[in-house]
Amino acid sequence: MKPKKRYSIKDIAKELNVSVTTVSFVLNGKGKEKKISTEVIAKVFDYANSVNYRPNLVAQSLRTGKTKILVFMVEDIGNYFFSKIARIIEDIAYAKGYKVIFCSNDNDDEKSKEMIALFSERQVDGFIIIPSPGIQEEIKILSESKTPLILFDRYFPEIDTNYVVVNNYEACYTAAAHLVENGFKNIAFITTDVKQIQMLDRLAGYKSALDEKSLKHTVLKIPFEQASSKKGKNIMSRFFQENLNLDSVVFATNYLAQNGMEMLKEEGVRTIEELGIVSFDDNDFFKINTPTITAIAQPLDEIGKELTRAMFHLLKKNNIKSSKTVLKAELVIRQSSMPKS
Amino acid sequence: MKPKKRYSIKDIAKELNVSVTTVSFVLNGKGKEKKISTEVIAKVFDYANSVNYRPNLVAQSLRTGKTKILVFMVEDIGNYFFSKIARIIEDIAYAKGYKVIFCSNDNDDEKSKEMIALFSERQVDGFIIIPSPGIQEEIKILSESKTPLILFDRYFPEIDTNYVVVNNYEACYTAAAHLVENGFKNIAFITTDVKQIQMLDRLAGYKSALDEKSLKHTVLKIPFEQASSKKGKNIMSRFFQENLNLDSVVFATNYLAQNGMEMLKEEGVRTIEELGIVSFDDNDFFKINTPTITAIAQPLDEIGKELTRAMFHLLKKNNIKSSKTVLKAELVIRQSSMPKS
DNA sequence: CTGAAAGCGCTAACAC
DNA sequence: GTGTTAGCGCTTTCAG
Repeated sequence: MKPKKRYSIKDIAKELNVSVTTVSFVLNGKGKEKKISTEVIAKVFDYANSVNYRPNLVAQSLRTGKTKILVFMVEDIGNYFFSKIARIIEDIAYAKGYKVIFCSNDNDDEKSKEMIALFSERQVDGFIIIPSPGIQEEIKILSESKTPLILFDRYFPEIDTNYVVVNNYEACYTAAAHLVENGFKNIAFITTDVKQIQMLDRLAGYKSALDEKSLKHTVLKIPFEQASSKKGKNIMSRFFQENLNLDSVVFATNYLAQNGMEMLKEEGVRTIEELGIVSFDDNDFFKINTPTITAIAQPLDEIGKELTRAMFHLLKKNNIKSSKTVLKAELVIRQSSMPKS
Repeated sequence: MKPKKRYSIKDIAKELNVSVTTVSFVLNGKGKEKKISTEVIAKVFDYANSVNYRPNLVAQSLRTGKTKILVFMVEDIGNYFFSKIARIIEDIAYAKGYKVIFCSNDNDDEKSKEMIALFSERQVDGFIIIPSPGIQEEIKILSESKTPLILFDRYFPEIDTNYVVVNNYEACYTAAAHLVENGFKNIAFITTDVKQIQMLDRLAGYKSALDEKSLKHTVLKIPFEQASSKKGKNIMSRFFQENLNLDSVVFATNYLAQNGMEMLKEEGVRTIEELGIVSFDDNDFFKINTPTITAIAQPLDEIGKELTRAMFHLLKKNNIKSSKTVLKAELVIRQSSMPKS
């Protein structure tokens, strides 16, 4: 069985002295349905196997207009949260015969637009997208073009699209309220300058919890591009120096938490141990760290399942609009948010 | 500019009263070369833009036989190491006009085979694969079929393929020697039961370092499927109970380190603080943890660059065989491997 | 300088 | 029951 040339449906037809139609029907399991004789069916299958026939899926896609490819566009596939979700989606999609192309847009509009265009050209069957701030127009066009589309992690309130998000407001409200309850009085909120709804909701949740007890807001907004960089650390370091009264902090994203804790560890203006800390997004190492780190855990499995459920629903029906899901993130309480002695 | 029907090259030709050939030439930038008049060129471009023409890449692929898609098959895209590499590869590939499909094989032969078959049908242009233990046959066939192929993280010594790996032997030798130097005498090596070369090399490196000082080997091999699970933790817990003399440990993979440290944290037979610890693969949180964790850091950027460099080399030339790269992993020394008081 | 036409591999309506 | 054939949208050779 040498892997010589690739056999096409035509080769098989010629070799077996039947028509390509017959071969196509048989290979697509429509032999019975089309009342093709049992011998022919067997003959075709046997020969196809013997030459190790593999259909050309590109040709099939061109003909059917379906590629069985889904796009999953995130901020950064190297990020803990996104890569975990990616894995969950991959497994479900593959089980249903779909492949997934992942891509990272860095929350950048140009990259997002370019990728949406590219993948449209490539005739992908559906999009799961974490939208960057300024791509309302492209999202609108995509969704009008009847391509299955689900936004994720954030959405555009002014556009009627499918989406799956978590309740960011409630999550951050709960986190801040938890710190308040544990006796913290000067609670910082470190976030980015991004004006997207998920960030605004998180900030609003924090503010609302503090307002209830008339506590003062102390908010630091770091430029998005610097949030994971040395520069971001410097900004945070200065912030803690200028606000020495702070006794605790809620980080609005996982990369801010990581960068912030790195800074605390390195610089020592303040220490991780003496501050009340809550991170957005859980991490495997939060339960290993000393102290263990309290985190707002997004429900990874649920998110993955809901995204794929909604996607396959759209893929089946042509019932493109309507599904809006808000899942609940859970506060996982660990040592870092306990009252400090 | 309504995003109505999608325009094809034919639509444009008809509308403009020129032939599809002309349109195709112009759109592919061969207008000048084919000496098409400037007016026609301008006319075609203008109209194409005005109707927002997008080529159908599937048709293009069918015709050219090239899909501009690369497959990157790893153990688990949700794993820190693989997702970081994925991001690096993605960026480089996209810059060169290639898309990347990531997939996870869980080091399972059946999944690997199925995916290789599927992606071959899909006519992808190249494969970067972390091979599971038993797919020599498929790898051989792929590489004979002249499809650009690069193995990664591990390889089959008996097959002549391109690969990019790190020097696992040396890395683990250095790690164990470092513990020896710091006065540790009873050094455990926790690994999996996988018999692939990367794991055997790591084990050999550990043994060799201990042999030099005539220290006793204490090796725990955990079944691969349980390495990240509760069961794996139980096995490790028992291991530490039965070997109370152990003063340090080298974990042979990142998930073993994670699971092991979780166990140490939860159970308290022994603590992370009192043991000398070295993990395979670095993690952002290792420098935040208390104590900070010593790790064998694989050179992510270099790996990504080398993988793509080799891949694009193959894609250009048809010079399929030859490149074998062994990169050096670096021991990042932190607190966890310091002499204990 | 531009156009006609073949054909990539497959599906499926229609014919016999 | 099985075969003929027209495309899917594009590239590219060859003709004029």
